[in-house]
Amino acid sequence: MLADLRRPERTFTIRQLCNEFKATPRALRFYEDKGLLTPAREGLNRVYSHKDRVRLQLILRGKRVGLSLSEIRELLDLYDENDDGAAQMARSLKKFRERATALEQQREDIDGALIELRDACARLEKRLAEIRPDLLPRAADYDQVLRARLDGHQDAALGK
Amino acid sequence: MLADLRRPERTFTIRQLCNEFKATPRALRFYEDKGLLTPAREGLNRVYSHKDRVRLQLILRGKRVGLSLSEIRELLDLYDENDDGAAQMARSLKKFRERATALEQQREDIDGALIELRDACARLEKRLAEIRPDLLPRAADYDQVLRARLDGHQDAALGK
DNA sequence: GGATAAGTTGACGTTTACGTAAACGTTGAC
DNA sequence: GTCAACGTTTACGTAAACGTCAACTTATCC
Repeated sequence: MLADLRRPERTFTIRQLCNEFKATPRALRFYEDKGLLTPAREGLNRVYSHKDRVRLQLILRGKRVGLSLSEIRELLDLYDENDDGAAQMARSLKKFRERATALEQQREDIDGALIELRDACARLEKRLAEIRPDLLPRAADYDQVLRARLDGHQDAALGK
Repeated sequence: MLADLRRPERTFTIRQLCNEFKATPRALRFYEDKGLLTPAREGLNRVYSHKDRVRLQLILRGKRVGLSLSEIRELLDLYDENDDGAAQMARSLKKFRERATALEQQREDIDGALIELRDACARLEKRLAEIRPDLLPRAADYDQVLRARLDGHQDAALGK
């Protein structure tokens, strides 16, 4: 009768949530500071409910798509005011669409930068081929970069 | 005989370069602090040579492709040591290639975020269409975003 | 009765690329 | 003579999202 970890009354410690979502205690406390989470207390210790867990999921999802914590907070607040349930959905939708167009813009900027880069690379390669072909960094060097990229940090673009 | 602004002896004031490249004096002085520029002095005033101008161009180009100032500095230092002329080109090339793959990674991250976003949007749109179709934000709202994006800030992605 | 583990609350440190005064000097126009 | 326009230095402020101590309490294991 103490079993069934899925029942809604189940609570979580800070570390349980951290392990589940690969976050740090510091981060969760930080989100709390910022008003994104408000777990209950048991003495001093934080006690996270299912609702808190859901909010954390939303927070992390928001981060993945590049929303700032304050933007995420606004959205979460909407869900709390539940001033209808539909009005907040409409505003969330709007926010998401804005973020989408912003990301599209970022992609274009990146594409522009890539064009400049490839252009510069092409020039350098050409000159080097003429002068010192032996110095041309080739596939071998590249593998190192790719391998380095495979472990550790896949946090390049958005919230690190 | 005082004419011909193109002759290499020509020098520039800080503001001339700022106007030409849409930078601020503060920025140029900052680059100097960081060792990216070392203009001559005429009394207190900075006097930029053609070489300085080229360096500034390289700095800004580096920024556009997302290099940090310290990375840019490394590259510029290479050109100064001119320990051959070819070796530095090889290293620049390597750096550029690394940056290119990093940018490609960023693009993938953005694409991933866009997928999540579009998914969330689709859900919201569906639910809203069922419940309160009148609240669906549509093309009209979108125009505002686009118009807002057209003036002022095209600084979304990289160095702002 | 420690040692260990996990929790807590401050509070300062980090990073990047400048912005923003403050306070002052120089030059040219009127 | 004085006001504007441009230049200078020094130095603190900013934003985001935590990391990293420090110093302490509480619970548990042996």
